[in-house]
Amino acid sequence: MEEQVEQRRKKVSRLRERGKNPYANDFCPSHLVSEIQAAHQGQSAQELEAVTHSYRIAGRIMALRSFGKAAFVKIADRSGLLQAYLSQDRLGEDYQIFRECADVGDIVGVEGPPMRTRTGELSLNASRFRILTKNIRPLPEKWHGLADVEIRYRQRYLDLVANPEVAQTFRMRARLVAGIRRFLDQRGFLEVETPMMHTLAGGATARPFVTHHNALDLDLYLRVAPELFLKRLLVGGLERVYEINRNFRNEGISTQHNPEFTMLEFYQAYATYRDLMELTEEMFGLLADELKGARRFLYQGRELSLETPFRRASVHELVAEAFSLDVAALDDHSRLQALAREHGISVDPAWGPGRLLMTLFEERVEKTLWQPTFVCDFPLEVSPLSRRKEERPTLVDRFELYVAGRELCNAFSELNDPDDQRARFVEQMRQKARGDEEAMPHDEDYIRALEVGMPPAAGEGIGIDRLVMLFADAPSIRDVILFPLLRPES
RNA sequence: GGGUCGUUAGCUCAGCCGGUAGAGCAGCGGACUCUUAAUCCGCGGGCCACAGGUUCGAUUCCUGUACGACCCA
Repeated sequence: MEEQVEQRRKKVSRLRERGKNPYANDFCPSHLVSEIQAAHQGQSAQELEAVTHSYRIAGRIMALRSFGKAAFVKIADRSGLLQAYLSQDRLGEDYQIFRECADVGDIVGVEGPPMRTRTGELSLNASRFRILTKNIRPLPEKWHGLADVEIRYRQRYLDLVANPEVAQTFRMRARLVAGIRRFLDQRGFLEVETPMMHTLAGGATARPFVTHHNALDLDLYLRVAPELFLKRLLVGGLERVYEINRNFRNEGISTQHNPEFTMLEFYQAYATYRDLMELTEEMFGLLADELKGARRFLYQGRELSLETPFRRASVHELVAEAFSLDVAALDDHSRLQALAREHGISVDPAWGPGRLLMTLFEERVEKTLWQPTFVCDFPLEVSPLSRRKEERPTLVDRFELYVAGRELCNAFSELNDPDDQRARFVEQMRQKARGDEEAMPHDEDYIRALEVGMPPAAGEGIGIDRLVMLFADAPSIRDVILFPLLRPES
């Protein structure tokens, strides 16, 4: 290690001695390598000999094969990989610099006309060669790439250099987010930004991170959800709003959880949760068309179909099915407790039937839902911000969409009755007092906003990281987050 | 939080029943003007994650710690 760095530092000095800046910034590439490839695709060696104009490309040397007085280097820029042929005849002094100072990993500039080698590979026949940025720390080896997951996450720059498919994943992520923005913008939604630092961590049942503002001497929470702010904007008349940004939840780390993650939340006035099912189907279908070119594709070796309509089923139906019970049995509190006990599922005796039901759902149903499924009609008990079902007020107009055994979306018709909302907050505070650290705080300003009048509306949250996982065929959320949270080294 | 597995050269990995460290690539020196993992000759490179224990002797066995992966809660 030290030895190799030393060798390369010597080359840095050698460059300086020869009057070359090892960290120059005065080379301007004229083309991306993909543009050169597109322009000369299919042209023969003879046809290329007639091409007199030169290209300038810049990028990192990914491979180097030297024959003494000539050499081939593979140069990678953001668009791809192109070979350059370097020969002493054509390059003169630049060739000496190359020979004495260049290594795999250096960022270089090459100028020259296109040619085809004897084996038919499109290359630049270099008339100039410069080292623009000297690499002094050797890159991972070229054909196994970088495999150590810990280094891949901690030193993502190495991962991106060594494993080209990683950049593809993040390009797809960017296209997905752009596609969502386009979809919502076209439908009259306004993109907004609401606070990340909250005095009350509301909008979701989750433990927050705490921080402190010195000048105000005020503890603040990193937001667990933007929900209550976005709905205040409905009160203000914006009617259709969305936000794509980070949420922070102080919980464990897993293949599906990163403490900071990206969420889309959108709210539409005069819509119900049923309208959002259709909107979601349409959005996912269009994203699949654009990103995968098909509505059916493989995720982790198993087919996933985003053909519409997605399956719809109520929590009660699914739980009853999983435990081979009659739906009616699920309203019996003691029956639910017994069921949990029988199946070795630990529950808190203080929990009501709704919470018990959802625990049974999480334990036995969630991971079985591979194809997209709208799970509908949640218990009111676990839905402090959702509108009651008119015909059955212990349930709410809410769904979660499950895909590949994971929760991807959560949506509901919004509760806009301020008195009901106040009662729900009071209940949440009761649970908090009993030790439930995830319970939602009472937000009196939000009540005040509802008293001004929030139009009837529906809202939805979509976990962007998890959605990217599906389209990128990634098994872990860390594969779709550039810098996932890890414990510090040493 | 619990369980399982992993950590050996810059990278990817071997290393058997405990006897003091290996390969390929990368690096260095040399040959080579059309290679595709170029080839050929030669050379250097190790706190075997860390700390203890057992042993005449530990990369190897045991315990603990750190970090990571996967599974479970």
